[in-house]
Amino acid sequence: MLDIKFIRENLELVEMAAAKKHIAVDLKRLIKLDDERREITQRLEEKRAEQNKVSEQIPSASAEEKQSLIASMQEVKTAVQADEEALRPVMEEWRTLMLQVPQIPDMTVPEGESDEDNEEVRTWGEQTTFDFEPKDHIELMTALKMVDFERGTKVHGFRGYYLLGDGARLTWAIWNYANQFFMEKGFTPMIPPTIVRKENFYGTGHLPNEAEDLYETQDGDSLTGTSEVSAMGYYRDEILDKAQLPTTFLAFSPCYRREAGSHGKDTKGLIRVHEFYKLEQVVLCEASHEESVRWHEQITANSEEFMQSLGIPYHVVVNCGGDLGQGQVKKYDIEAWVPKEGKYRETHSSSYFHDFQTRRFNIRYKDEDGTVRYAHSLNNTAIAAPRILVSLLENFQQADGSIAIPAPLVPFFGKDRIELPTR
RNA sequence: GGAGGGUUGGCUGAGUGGUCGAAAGCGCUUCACUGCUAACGAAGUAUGGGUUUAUAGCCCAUCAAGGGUUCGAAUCCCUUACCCUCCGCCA
Repeated sequence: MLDIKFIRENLELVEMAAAKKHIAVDLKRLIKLDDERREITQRLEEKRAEQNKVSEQIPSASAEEKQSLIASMQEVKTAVQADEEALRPVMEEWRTLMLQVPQIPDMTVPEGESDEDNEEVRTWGEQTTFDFEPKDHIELMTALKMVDFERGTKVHGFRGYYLLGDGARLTWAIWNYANQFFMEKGFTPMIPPTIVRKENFYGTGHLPNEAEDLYETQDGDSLTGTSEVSAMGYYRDEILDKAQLPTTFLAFSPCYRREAGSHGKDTKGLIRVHEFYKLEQVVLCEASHEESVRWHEQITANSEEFMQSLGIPYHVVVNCGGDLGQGQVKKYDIEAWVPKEGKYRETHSSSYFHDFQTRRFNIRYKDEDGTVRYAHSLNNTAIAAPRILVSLLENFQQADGSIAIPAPLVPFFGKDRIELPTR
């Protein structure tokens, strides 16, 4: 959500932002509606002032005066009601349009339509080479009895899976390692709800435009596709002390995504599934662009450091305008090397929003001088599983079909190699 | 799932149709006082919007949220959310 005053004063900038993000929003219409809103509101407030003034006189007026005052106020009331009626449809459309207005992307965001146009900013590690024919994660995991896709689809349906044996154990090891790693960085661990009210999705910016991707309950709530939604909702409608900032959560939750519109993509394996688990870095910081940028680089670096500790080759891309979410100012994706596919696949997504989300959530803080400001918000994946298994297993596979476990995971996993179980 | 009772400012809590944006107390801020601290005393202490050079005034809104009744609603009615008590069910 942008401030309507800002939109009015920077209309060209907002138009450019929408164009860069390839988002269609009728800003002319919004301004026209806002003119109407202001005009009606002003009229309405004058009448209400009149009502309030006379209402103060009525109790002390004589019986005769009282009658005439009440009679005149009946007319004012009718006029007030007429204005209220007129305002209602204006506000409804005004709100709808306001929810469509995108956040202004940063100057450094490249032009482009889709993820095809994202630009590589750096790479880490060598693209893994093998002196044997490597297998993909599906073959590897199936052979090592780490996963069962057939029974997954039998029980869940399309994109269903079971993690089994070392597949489940390795996933737990990754969570536990990630927990330790990020807690050492000062993040507060959080296990948030995943069945949440719709307003939280409006808050993060997932609604109104991503409704198709949400699972709904029969009570009108939705399942979160990322713990960002419930972690951000935590401080909704609150005014924090500045001393509470920055607030950094490491939120762990299952994530539910309908993947509507991507039925043909990644139909096999663990890249794209309807439910998975993710540890997410969520940050609220003070309202300064510099702070936002500093934290953005920091939470990106955190995840890179984590990937480096695992030894997984990756690169970082800066997302182009067309691949940015409505509320995002700038976004980096970390993409891990997947040898069998011969390309990098997204494992992390790191973005900042300025006050786009906190305006919608009404999350503010009190500055030293008493000024109340909207905080800034950011988030980045810490680690998503089982997706991370794809690159992890494919990169560390051995000629004999076993998997070498990266050293930092060994204490959590309990052994340094995955081999075919004897039973 | 059934029955009943609640939701008021940072907190406790008064207020059942009219000078109520809201008593009182606590907390907090400032001032005064005191050798220092405490106590006592004085003043102040919400958020959003409009107007404005203005963090001065003035105006509008907000007593869980939304709608309604009324000239007028914290107060009456309806709906929703949440909290509490009892019964039922339950990991």
